[in-house]
Amino acid sequence: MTPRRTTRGAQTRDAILRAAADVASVDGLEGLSIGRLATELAMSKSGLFAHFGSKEELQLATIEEARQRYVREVIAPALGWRPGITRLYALCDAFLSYVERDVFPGGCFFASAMAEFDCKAPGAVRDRIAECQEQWMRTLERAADDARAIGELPSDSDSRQLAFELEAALLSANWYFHLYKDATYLTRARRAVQTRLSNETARAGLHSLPPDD
Amino acid sequence: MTPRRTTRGAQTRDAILRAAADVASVDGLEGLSIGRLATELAMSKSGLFAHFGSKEELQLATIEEARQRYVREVIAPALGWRPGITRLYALCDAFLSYVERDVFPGGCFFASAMAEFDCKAPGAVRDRIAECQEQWMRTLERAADDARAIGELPSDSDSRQLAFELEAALLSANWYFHLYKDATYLTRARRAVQTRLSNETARAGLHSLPPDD
DNA sequence: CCTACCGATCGGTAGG
DNA sequence: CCTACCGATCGGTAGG
Repeated sequence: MTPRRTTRGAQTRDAILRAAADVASVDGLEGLSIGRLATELAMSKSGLFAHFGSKEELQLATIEEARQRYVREVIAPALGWRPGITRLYALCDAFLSYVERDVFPGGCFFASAMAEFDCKAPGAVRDRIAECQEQWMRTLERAADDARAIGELPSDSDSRQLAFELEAALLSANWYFHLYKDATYLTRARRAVQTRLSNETARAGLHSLPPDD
Repeated sequence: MTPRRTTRGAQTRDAILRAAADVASVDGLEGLSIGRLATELAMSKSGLFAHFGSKEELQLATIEEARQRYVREVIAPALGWRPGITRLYALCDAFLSYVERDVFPGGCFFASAMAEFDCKAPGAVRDRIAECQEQWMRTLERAADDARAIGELPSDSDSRQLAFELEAALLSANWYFHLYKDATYLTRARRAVQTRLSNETARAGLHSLPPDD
């Protein structure tokens, strides 16, 4: 018994989800239509539908596909850098590169999904989007914590506040880059990140570290 | 001939547009459905439709209604403050107050619309959204220019960069406040704005912000 | 402003 | 994986 790594069905499923994630980044997870996806993939609507059983399951599977793409294209590369301020900077840079490289045709999948669901009624899809976004924020926050632990940021540095401000610049770059088709906004975000991190590290240089922390 | 200020038809139209702007802030301008709006307003679909002639015209009229609400609730109050750094701060504060007061049930209408249309094909609706957003950014930018002109910001201060960074904090506060139903994010944005403006004024050894209001 | 209707598309099902 | 179909809803129209 030598089971195939990926059955034919699983390959089809993956192809569906790659297309679904691309479509949803532009038209939203609600705008995803099973009929349209089926046409795009040259298969029948019910054949596609059978892989998921409901639109909500398709949406959840699409989020998981997008999450894996995000880990591969943004988080994993940045984790190649040593922990601390270098990695924090690398995470921001990797995000902006991911936007610039058009990893999703509709810009950052999770930015779009957060904007689509932030005011929607609770449900499995909304909850999952909130979790993914929280996970990314925690990744930024942990990088800031590491930087503080090794003295690259002041001991009274607020990692959550810093993560919020960095993520704000990244998200805005995503919207404006696409709305105005102008890469200047990516540069503005890079400058914002650099200035913010420089200010934070400069505080460490000015104040000597307290005797105990 | 003493024409009524508002005919009955115009009143109906206004009621439609108020409801449309509320719905669109949650479900998007594409998610706006004429049938659903008609049901909500207890009128027939075709009766409502006759006011606009096409869905696109309804969308454009809805944007104009939202724009007027935004001017009334955010821009006008802030313009009550004297030009310069005070007004720049007031604009940011007015935006966060507008989000906190739930002026639209789906958070900032233009944030939602920008996120919905940033990667869509060009068209009248997308163009109008881009114009409105640009107008708001210019409002922030002009306030920064004024501040620089009267020596409240350094002469080499980059107003567009400053406006981008302030707007980034405001937009992110809007998303996170609604996604996590947590007013802490409004506080984070206020702190980000204060820190950013303080840093900018401090660069030239200028006085920091006026005493807390 | 209404009723009545159009073709297209939606998510989902039956049966194979 | 398919064809064939369901009821509901979409934007829009005819006619009044």
